[in-house]
Amino acid sequence: MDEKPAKRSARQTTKPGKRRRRQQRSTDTQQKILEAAAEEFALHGFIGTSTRVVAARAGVQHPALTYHFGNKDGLWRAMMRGLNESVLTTLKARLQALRGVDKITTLRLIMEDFIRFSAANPKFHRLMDHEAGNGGERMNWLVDEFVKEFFKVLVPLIEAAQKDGGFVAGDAHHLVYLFIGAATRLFMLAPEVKRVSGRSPMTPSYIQEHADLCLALFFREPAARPKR
Amino acid sequence: MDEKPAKRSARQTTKPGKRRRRQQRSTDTQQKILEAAAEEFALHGFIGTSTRVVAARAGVQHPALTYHFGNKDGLWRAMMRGLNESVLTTLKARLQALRGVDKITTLRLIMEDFIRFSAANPKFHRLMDHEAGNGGERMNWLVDEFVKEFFKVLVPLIEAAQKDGGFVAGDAHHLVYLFIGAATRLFMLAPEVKRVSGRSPMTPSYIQEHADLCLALFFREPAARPKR
DNA sequence: GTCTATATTATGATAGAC
DNA sequence: GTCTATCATAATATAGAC
Repeated sequence: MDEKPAKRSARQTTKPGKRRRRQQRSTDTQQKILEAAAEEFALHGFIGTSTRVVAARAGVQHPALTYHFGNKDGLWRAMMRGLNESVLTTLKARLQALRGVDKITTLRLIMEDFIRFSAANPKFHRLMDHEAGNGGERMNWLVDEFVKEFFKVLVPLIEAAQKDGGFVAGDAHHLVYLFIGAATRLFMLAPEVKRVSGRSPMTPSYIQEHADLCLALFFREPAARPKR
Repeated sequence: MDEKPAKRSARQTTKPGKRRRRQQRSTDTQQKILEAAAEEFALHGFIGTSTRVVAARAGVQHPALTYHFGNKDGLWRAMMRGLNESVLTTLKARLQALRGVDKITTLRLIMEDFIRFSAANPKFHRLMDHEAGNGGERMNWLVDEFVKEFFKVLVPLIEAAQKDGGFVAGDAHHLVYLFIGAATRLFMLAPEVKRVSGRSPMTPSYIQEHADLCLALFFREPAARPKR
């Protein structure tokens, strides 16, 4: 529900130079904690993650987490907010840069971006999945904060592409989930893929092959291919 | 590593009738525990799951888990072994029943079975995923025990279907992961899908639509469609 | 086979010195 | 802002009565 207030606000009485240094140190520490938290939460989910392990991984003392983020829930939210904002910002910048380009090409490029992002950040999808499967409070927050925004971009693009006949037919929401599943599972299960097939899916050539295959599944009559 | 020996062997000194009743009670209890364990492990992963919560969910006292399964790890393995064996048994029975049918039809039916199974048992995939993402000991056990068997069935079917030109081209292992991702994600994320799209993916009509869509993605030039 | 009781460790969170 | 020390709780696991 409500987030407990973390960390008192910066004191106005400190001298500017000193304050900046302190704030810098604080920011560095927070960043280290957030990165460690992302790894641990992605591996073990919210309940399975120990804040002490996160602290150790970040190289700080455990009370630092409480100091900076209030509690475990605040830490999780801060971490997820950071990831989500970075994803949405990148997505919107890309869309902005593609104004005027036809919808089907835009969609293809957005989807290819998504595949490359997923290869580089499998933990992002694992983080979402841990919550998305159980319908709890954190899932609702994620959906309202991020997932809906994502669909607001993709669904109209798909519907436009379908009108041109260049994209496989079907309910757009449904197709987004099909695509996400096809695009991300390989990377989310990278350790398993390696052991089963003897081949790591994280190499540039495999990623390229994967992007081509995924797009070929959904774009049925290839419109003008984007030059790379 | 090694599984601790759970539960002493049935005593030969007890009278037959009494022993059967006791064994029956034991089997019932074990079954309740295994079902509760599957739910909890699917929701929270191995580390995040509390054996006490499992016991409470099963309606037994916590020491019962130790008695029947040795420890948390033994419980997890017994549960996964049961699920995996049931899946493999069903798969092999299906294959047996389809002897003589052409490869492409067999593949289509196997894939459709898989989709329907996934809709009915999303927890199975969540259980696999919790382990498959981190390359630990439990993942290795799962891969060697089950996943490899599964691929041994699917890969040759796909390669045969590709020769006939009826299946999308590409590395067979790779395509299996694409298919699994596309087929299962919708059900694994059912609570999220519901909140995002307002529509539950678990209705018979949605499942049917999903099966048709998935198969249409991978079978490029439809061979003879199986009658349902 | 199932129960109560308990030993031991790990966890989330806080207090207070510096 | 970061440290040491500590509290209260929840976890896995076991001992032993019945």
